[in-house]
Amino acid sequence: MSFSICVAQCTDSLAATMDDQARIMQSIGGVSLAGHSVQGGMALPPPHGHDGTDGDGRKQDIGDILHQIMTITDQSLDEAQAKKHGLNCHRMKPALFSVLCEIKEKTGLSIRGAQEEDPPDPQLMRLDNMLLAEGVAGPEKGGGSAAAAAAAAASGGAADNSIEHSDYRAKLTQIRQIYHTELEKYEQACNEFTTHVMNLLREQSRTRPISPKEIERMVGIIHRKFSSIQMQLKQSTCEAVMILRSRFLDARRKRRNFSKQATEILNEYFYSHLSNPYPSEEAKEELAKKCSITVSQGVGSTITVSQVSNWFGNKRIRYKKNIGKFQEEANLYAAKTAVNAAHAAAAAVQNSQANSPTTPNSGFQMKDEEFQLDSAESKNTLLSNMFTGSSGSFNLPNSGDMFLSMQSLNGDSYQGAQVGANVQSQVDTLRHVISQTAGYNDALGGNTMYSPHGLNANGGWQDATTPSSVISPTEGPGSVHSDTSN
DNA sequence: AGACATGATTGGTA
DNA sequence: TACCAATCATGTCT
Repeated sequence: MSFSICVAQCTDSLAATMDDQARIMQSIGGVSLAGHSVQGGMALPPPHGHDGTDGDGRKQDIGDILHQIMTITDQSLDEAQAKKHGLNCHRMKPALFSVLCEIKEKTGLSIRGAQEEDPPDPQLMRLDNMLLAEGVAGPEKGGGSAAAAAAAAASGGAADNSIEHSDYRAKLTQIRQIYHTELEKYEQACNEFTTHVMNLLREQSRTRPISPKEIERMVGIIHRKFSSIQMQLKQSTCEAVMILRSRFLDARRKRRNFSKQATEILNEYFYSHLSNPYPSEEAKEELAKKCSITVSQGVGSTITVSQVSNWFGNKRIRYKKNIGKFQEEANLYAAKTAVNAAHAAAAAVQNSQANSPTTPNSGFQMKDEEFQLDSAESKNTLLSNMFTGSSGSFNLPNSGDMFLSMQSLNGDSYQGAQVGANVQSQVDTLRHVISQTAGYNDALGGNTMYSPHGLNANGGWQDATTPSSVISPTEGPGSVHSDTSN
């Protein structure tokens, strides 16, 4: 309903009221808004049969006041303010006010009818729920931890403080902060605007009847408008969270190759424990640490351990499926392992000799230069020589007690008791390496360095007893232990 | 672009 | 619960 129609209606009612009151005027029939065309050709009702000159002045008054109201919007603010004050003081104002009250009474029903409670917007509810679930909305505590935990659980590990998750949380916190800042801004703006409108309405209530319900309704409208803005904010926040999620958590399936170093460490362990390549939980943890898989995959030990488990699971399967393919790799690592061990032992022996001046010089001398081999083949050769060569100290099929062999090499004067404990451990290490090597090399002197010794006829891994004190030959004591060790 | 390698996931099993 | 086997999905190589 346009304002003009309303004014016309108002004029009508005003006239009627005044008519009823009869004291003010006999009739306002025939009043036309001088100088103002009523929209839609709507004219005031015809005269009520009174055409007395007494009413002319009042008609003029009403025409005047209505004209002023109608044109007030065309004026400048100052002029309008001045005019408003004038209207407030106008002698017809009370009458106008009562007419407005009446109109209000009549239209009140329709207003109330239009004021049905909005059902909660399902989309908004969805957004709210999501923001809550993602830790953006709701209590600050552990923002996003729920989502992070969920993601961690989904990725097969328990919730932990991995780098990725902390990174995720950091970013989520940023989003959360932005969200709350914006939300606060919106709320503040909403409150300010509401206050402003309420002030206006209060002020207007001096000239027209405004019920508290109407104010309430107006506030409701404002809030709805602002909540639609809020919804946009929530929507974009949700989008940001989804992007973040996909980048950090849902991308868990994205494969990133381990570093070469890590793969090497894992392979070394695998091939040196080929008879039973099932690292214990501790071994996995240590491998994970050693591998620095953590550098790219996160610090959390749980996830990394599961990665190690994955790796060994994959490795076992793939190895078993295609042993031939892994032959070369196995040779390589076997050689490497042996060479490293020999290195360690040589160093230990030299160390012991240095520490024991009485120890006679033995024929068992290993010089570093001898181990500067640059190809697997030469390593193979070296190994073959080592184990089958003329020294005869290493009788492989039953490599026997390395320590004893060394004793015999060094002659009677070489007393085991004289050898330092470190030498003993190194010797042990070497002994195990040799037995390990022997474990997956049935014929070291033959053409093949390596055969799939650990596999049984069923395709499963033999429950071979891993040598006692399985220590990674490259690391020495304190290194990764197999679960079956000891 | 396609083949292959490889880390991750899934469903079943002991 | 750890493991196997199959599979997925992505990285890397040619």
